[in-house]
Amino acid sequence: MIEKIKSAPRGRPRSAEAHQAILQATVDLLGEVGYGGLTIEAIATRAGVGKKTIYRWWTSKALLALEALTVTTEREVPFPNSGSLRADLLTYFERSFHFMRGNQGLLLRGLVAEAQLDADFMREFQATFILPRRAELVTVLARAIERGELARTTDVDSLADMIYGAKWYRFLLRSAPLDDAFAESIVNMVLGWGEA
Amino acid sequence: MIEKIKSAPRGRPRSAEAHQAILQATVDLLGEVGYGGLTIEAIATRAGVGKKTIYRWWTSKALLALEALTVTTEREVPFPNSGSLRADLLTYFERSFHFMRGNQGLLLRGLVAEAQLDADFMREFQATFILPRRAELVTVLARAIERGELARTTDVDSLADMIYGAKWYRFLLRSAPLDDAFAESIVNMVLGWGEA
Amino acid sequence: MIEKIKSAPRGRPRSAEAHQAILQATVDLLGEVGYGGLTIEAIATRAGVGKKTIYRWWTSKALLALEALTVTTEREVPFPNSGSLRADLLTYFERSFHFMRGNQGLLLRGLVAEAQLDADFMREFQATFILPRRAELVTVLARAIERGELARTTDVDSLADMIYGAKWYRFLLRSAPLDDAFAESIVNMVLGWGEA
Amino acid sequence: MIEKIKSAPRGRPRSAEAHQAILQATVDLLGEVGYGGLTIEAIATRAGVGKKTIYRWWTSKALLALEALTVTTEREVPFPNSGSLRADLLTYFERSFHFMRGNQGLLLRGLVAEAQLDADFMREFQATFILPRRAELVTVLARAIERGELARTTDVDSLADMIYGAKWYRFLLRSAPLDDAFAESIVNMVLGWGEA
DNA sequence: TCTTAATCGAGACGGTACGTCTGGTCTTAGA
DNA sequence: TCTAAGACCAGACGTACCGTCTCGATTAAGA
Repeated sequence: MIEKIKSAPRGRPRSAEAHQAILQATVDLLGEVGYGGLTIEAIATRAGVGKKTIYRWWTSKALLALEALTVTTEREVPFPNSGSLRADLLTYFERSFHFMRGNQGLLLRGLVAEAQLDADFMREFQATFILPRRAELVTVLARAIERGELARTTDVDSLADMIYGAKWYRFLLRSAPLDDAFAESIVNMVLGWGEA
Repeated sequence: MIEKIKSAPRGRPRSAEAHQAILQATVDLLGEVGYGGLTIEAIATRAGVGKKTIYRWWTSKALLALEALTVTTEREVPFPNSGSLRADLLTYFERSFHFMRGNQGLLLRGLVAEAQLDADFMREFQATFILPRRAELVTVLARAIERGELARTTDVDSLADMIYGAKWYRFLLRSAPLDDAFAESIVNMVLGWGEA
Repeated sequence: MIEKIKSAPRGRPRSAEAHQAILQATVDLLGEVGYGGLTIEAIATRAGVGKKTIYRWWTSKALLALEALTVTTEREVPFPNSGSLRADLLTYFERSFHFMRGNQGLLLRGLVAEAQLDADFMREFQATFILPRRAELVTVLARAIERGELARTTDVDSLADMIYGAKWYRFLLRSAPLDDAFAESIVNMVLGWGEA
Repeated sequence: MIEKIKSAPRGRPRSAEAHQAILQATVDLLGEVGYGGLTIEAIATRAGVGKKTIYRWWTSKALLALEALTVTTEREVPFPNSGSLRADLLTYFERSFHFMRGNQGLLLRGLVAEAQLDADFMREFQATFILPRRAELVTVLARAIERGELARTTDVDSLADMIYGAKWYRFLLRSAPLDDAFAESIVNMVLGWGEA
């Protein structure tokens, strides 16, 4: 059975070209001037678009950057499910660290900064990016408990905070390398604890 | 023979009143408009001070805020040394969480944001605040190993990253409560792992 | 006797260079793009001045243009007083017509346009430019009556409106030449009427 | 034999309703926000019409307003021909002054402003409105010469400029009342001159 | 006591980006 | 092919702060 869900809206429809050009210009400029140097003005010029067109669809440069971030993250950093916690975590860290070392790391830093300064954006950032990803990690840990790789008594929430925390702390505050050795350390600690 | 190493400078000496008024205005405005809303302009007006007087002593609002932060942190959140790792950690977390829940938490968020956007300030922030504090935690953990509370094989660096990471991750990204239960969870995990 | 009229103002004094550069840029751009094409943005760029500096001293481009007009008008088109009405009027028209045919004519047109659209500016324009000049013409006519060149019964106000009117009408609406022949015609009519 | 000169246009014919609604909205908005505040955008919204529909038929708001003006002027301010110059002029002034004091005066001001800023519209405005009306006044004056009410030597062109000029000058620049007394003054001056 | 020099409050300066507004064009669905 | 709706590019608007600069006034130390 075919139904018309919604009648077509009146007026000229949104331009997909403009939408794409704006996101692309955002990513390009990010690499050139960093998140702090990003301006709506420059994005509009680079994309060959009126500023109004940007403001029509995004209310701030943070939300625009957030969209640019989310389209790539889920594609490039999926959560694995190999049947082994050690393998899953190592695979995840490898992908994630690679991602953070690249240009997208700049984006992450900028959005974290924005979230600290703007409570509304913090909520949006959590709902769109942080918490969904954290939920996936919790799922990975829960499967490990099912398989007996972690103790039944494990406090999964706190463990997830420690795992993510270690990663984000190094990234945001300590500036220590996000490399294989660090991944190994974390995994050892998680499994070492679980074996007790 | 003792000499005066340096003669007193010629001109008018720095005004202690102005210095104090600026720091006070910074803290006051922080509570009113948040770190993002802070402007040198407003601080100058509130303090009844010329903008030049601020720029003469601090090169950015971040460094000004950093001074306002460090004045209080070491006083209010010292590292304990009771002879028991569990006790030390619980005491530290209690003080730290209290501090972060208060007005100083806003300051912390703002400075973290600033550090993400400005690599120079990141270095200053790490050198002045982050790394010294982390070194103290490492000392606490090392003492625990000495006492046999943690295994000799413990990777102290990664463990410190996980402990600090959990705290900062909740604070900066997850917005989960920094409360006694969370402190207890972390401590249990650290000691549970050490006992293995 | 010397008195201090006013205590020196605090703060950096107004820059005469900036003031001059702004007026000059206004006049220059006027010749290039016309009054309608004038923008504060372009004036600021051309003068090498921040926009704020313009807005600090003039609340609209009309008031800025008005100042640019008045400084030159009184210098270039003074009212003569030779003892002969015919000579005075011819001299005045010659100067005035020359002025209006030049770049300042564009300015006059623009300000008249502005005044039609903005009642507040109309008042300012009249008070600063139109009425003082008209008063001088009335004085010229009054002197002519004293000397017996015009009849004692002459309605000086209406006559002034007719003289000025003829000039402005040709300038603003009819686009007929403002030349010596037209000046001659007007003068003949004024004196011819007075002789009756 | 009568033929259709032009084949009927293909598409949907021009909507007379839309045309009327646009002119009406123009006049209504003029009274509410003045000529300067008029925007095509607002007219389109008020008339319930797309902007494109307006631009299809008028290339600027000035031409749209000009149409709104000319529709009424010739109807409400015709030139009389009573056989007496004094009577003709007084009648004309009475009608004209009444017209200018009303809502149409706003329109006149706006169009004069527009003409100062836009040379193309100036030509259109003169050809459509100013010069035809002036020609009629010249005709009135010429008839008066025929009848001996004005001297044969009268410079009709300059006299017309003075008469129209007085009226427009008061209206556009001096803001003096356009009343019976002023009409009387002008007529006296014109006839007084002619009698010499 | 007088000079010198650095400080202070005040606020104008040249700039940059902001978010809003309007103009005139373009692109859809429907009449 | 016309209509209404509304998105599009473009760019000026007036505001807010930035960090620098120029004042007159103040405050010590050294001549």
